[in-house]
This record gives sequence, C-alpha cells and structure tokens, in this order.
Amino acid sequence: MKPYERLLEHNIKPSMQRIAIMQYLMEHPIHPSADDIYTALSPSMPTLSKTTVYNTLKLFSEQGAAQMLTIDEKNTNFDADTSIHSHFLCKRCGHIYDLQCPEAIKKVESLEMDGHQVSEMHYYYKGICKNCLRKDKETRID
Amino acid sequence: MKPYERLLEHNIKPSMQRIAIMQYLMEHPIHPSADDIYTALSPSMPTLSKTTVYNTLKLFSEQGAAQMLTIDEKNTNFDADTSIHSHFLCKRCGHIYDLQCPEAIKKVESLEMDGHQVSEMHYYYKGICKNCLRKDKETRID
DNA sequence: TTTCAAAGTTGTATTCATTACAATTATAAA
DNA sequence: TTTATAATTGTAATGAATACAACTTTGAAA
Repeated sequence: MKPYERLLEHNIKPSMQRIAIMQYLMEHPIHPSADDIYTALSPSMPTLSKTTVYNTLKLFSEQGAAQMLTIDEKNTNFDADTSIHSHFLCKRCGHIYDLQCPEAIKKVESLEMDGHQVSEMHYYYKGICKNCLRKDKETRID
Repeated sequence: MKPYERLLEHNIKPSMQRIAIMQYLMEHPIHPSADDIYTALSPSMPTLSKTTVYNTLKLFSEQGAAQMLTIDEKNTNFDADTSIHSHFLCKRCGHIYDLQCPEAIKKVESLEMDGHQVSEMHYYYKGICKNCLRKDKETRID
C-alpha cells in the first residue's frame, strides 16, 4: 500500500506534506515523535513547518490513519501500524518495541466495557529491554 | 491501610507532605494530576510547593506506591491503586474510569515478552463514556 | 481564463506542564 | 550541640504543543 492510497482510504485529502509524513511513518516503523519527523523531512523539504507536522499527525490519528502513543511522558509518538498490537518501552534506552498482542487480549474487543463506547485500545509495558539486559551482563564484574 | 504505613511498606520515609499527598491519592481515586493535588492541598498546607508534589509523585511511582498514567496527552495522572486494572478515558468529558481487567489479560504477566524484563503493565481504552452517550440521547432531536 | 471561497500551510508568539537548581529547613545520628 | 544528609521550597528555565494570523494552494463556478 502506498502512502497516497492510504490517505484516500482514510478520507484524507492528499498533499505533498501529508504524503511525505505518511511515507515517513510507513517506512520508519520506529514510533517517531513529531519532532523526529520534522527533523528527518526538513532537509528535503526546507519549507516544511513544524506546525504542519503537528496538524497532520493530529489529523491522521483522528482519521484512524495512525496511532498516537502516549507511552513516553516526554514525547508523543506515532505509529502508522493501526492493527492490534502492543508496545514495550525500555526505560533505559528509550526504544519502543512492537510486540505481538497475545490472542487473549485480542478477544477483549468483544468483551463488556461497562457500557462505554470504545474507539481506541492501548496495551503497553515498560521495563528494561533485552538488549540493555545483555549489555548489563557483559559489563558486570563477577 | 493508612497512608503512613503504606509509605513505610514501599520504603518511603514519611514526612508531612508525603503523607498528605498519599492520603489525598488514597481518598480520591479519581486519577488526579500533580496540579490537581497541589490545588486541593494548598489551602490546608499553604507552604506546600508544587515542586514537592512533583518530586513526591515521582518517588511514589519509582517505589511502586503509585501508578503513573500517561493516558491523557495533556496531563500525567496518578493512581494509588497499583493492582492490575485497566482504565477508560472519555474523550468528551476527560474523566478516567477504572475498569475490571479481564481475566484473560491478567494471565499475560506470565506470557512471553520477547525477552524483555517487564516492570509495568498498562491497559487502557479511549472513547465516549456511558454518561456522555446518555446525554447525547437525551438531547438528540428525533 | 479569471474569480473566489475553502482548505492547507507557514512562522511566530504563546501557553503551560514539567524540570533544574540553588537556597533553606528538617531530621537524626555522633 | 554539632554536623551531615535528606527533604522542601521558590524561582527560573525548558520544551512540547497550540493559537493565531498571514500567506499559498486548490478547484469549482462564472
């Protein structure tokens, strides 16, 4: 799926800026922040405004074309993958990993939600990632 | 359980300020923000500093005496209930509801987490709450 | 084609939650 | 006491996010 078509699919009128931002999100599934995206695109789009990045990301999440992640207290992160999956934030290196969502959780969708109308589901974990754990082991003096 | 004992239980040295903040959290399970807590306690503790509220809440969450919720993009919210449960944020009224965590999810704890060391688990949903839905119905012109 | 309104973009200024920091105060052991 | 450590405080700074007004693009109607 191309960025252009993905925008249309979510009733978003395509523009140079919107296509570039969606393309970046799709090609860099690293959960970038608005600033990350601006910094990455700025060199090739010198007239791009940070406000546009914020506006666009807000539009994307409203239209269901991207997911807004509020896992990290410092930054809001964005994910073009809107399928049901969970995230893991490493408190040491700050990296956000995608995780398979256990089957058990996928069934929650159909469960009782106390009468509330659910439009977003978020599952995430925090801790130390396996890479940081490995580094710990390597540098430890036994 | 009294606030004082709860602090000791989590290896937090009690002080007037810490006890007052923990007490507020325990007696007002409405997921207040740092500012909410400061505003509520300030009249009866005029010398209380907002920095202390922030410092204390950070300490609480580090020591596992409270949970830090990053559901709302605008504010960080705090919850003295650290048992496994999930939350529902109403996009209209902003209220955060507690939800029973489906049994299915409670089992996730023991599941494979791709080798990462998990210290926090967060499950939340967003949408329109049942109260706001009811108000919609009442005001609709059929 | 020109005209024009609506939509999209831009840059600057502002807001406001959070943190940094240095000074002050409380605590508790020697 | 004295003294070191921990906790608290107030002010200043940071920085992500938003408000806003000017400018540009778009696309349809005349």
